Amino acid sequence: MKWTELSDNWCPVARTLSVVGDRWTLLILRDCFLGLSRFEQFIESSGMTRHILAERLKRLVEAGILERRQYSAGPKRYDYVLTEKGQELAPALMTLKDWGKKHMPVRRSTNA
Amino acid sequence: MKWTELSDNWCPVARTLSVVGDRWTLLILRDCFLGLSRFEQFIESSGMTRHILAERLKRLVEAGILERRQYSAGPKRYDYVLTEKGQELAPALMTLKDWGKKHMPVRRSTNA
DNA sequence: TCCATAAGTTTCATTTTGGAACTAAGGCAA
DNA sequence: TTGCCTTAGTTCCAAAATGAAACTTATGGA
Repeated sequence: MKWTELSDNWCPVARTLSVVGDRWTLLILRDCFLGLSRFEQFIESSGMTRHILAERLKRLVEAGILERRQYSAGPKRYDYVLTEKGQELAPALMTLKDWGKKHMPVRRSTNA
Repeated sequence: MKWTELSDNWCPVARTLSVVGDRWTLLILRDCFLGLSRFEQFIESSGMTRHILAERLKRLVEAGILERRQYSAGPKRYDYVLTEKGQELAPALMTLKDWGKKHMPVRRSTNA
């Protein structure tokens, strides 16, 4: 079975994961909750490649979790902000944060 | 940057995702919370391939989230149960479930 | 003897990721 | 008006992960 077929699964957890359950996606949302909104900011903060970031942002917009917003009219530029639907993923990020703090101690400092 | 390098990230969300943030892993844990524990059960319930399941189970055991337990001495057989550490992922699964119920309506019935 | 169970492994084609360079559309300064 | 800067992407290609299906190992039972 392919991962993408999960969007029609009977289980709400599976359906959720079909949108945010692949590599990097939840990390982008973490950045959004930290106040970041621009392409270059996501790149710097998360360490993912531009390639993947562009693809993930497209999917998150299609899923109605982020909104693509023009923030500059001169050289047309766009950033990404959480929709209401996206905001409501906050509790999920919080639980993952709490678990990480408790069960995943830092082994070496990377300062980034 | 590679996904696996996230285990040393400053952010606890990122560190958590380095263990449970790839395809299928959280779905295995969902099954555990539903009371499943055997290889064939996970296969049937989740729809993932044996290949991937075997690899994920190995990683979850190494991470201390599941415990591999011999349940039959005749033909030696093993199953997998949540450790205390694994149990504590319950809140994360719950938040993902709640979000899915609210924001990911089922589009067609698959009965599985 | 032969089939069934159940936890894996192996093989190979397809898809996704990672890394790096490249493009587009202006802005700005000399 | 030339040329470099910024910023959001796209393109290319090699490497790694995934998907599908067959195969293995060890035993129990008809």
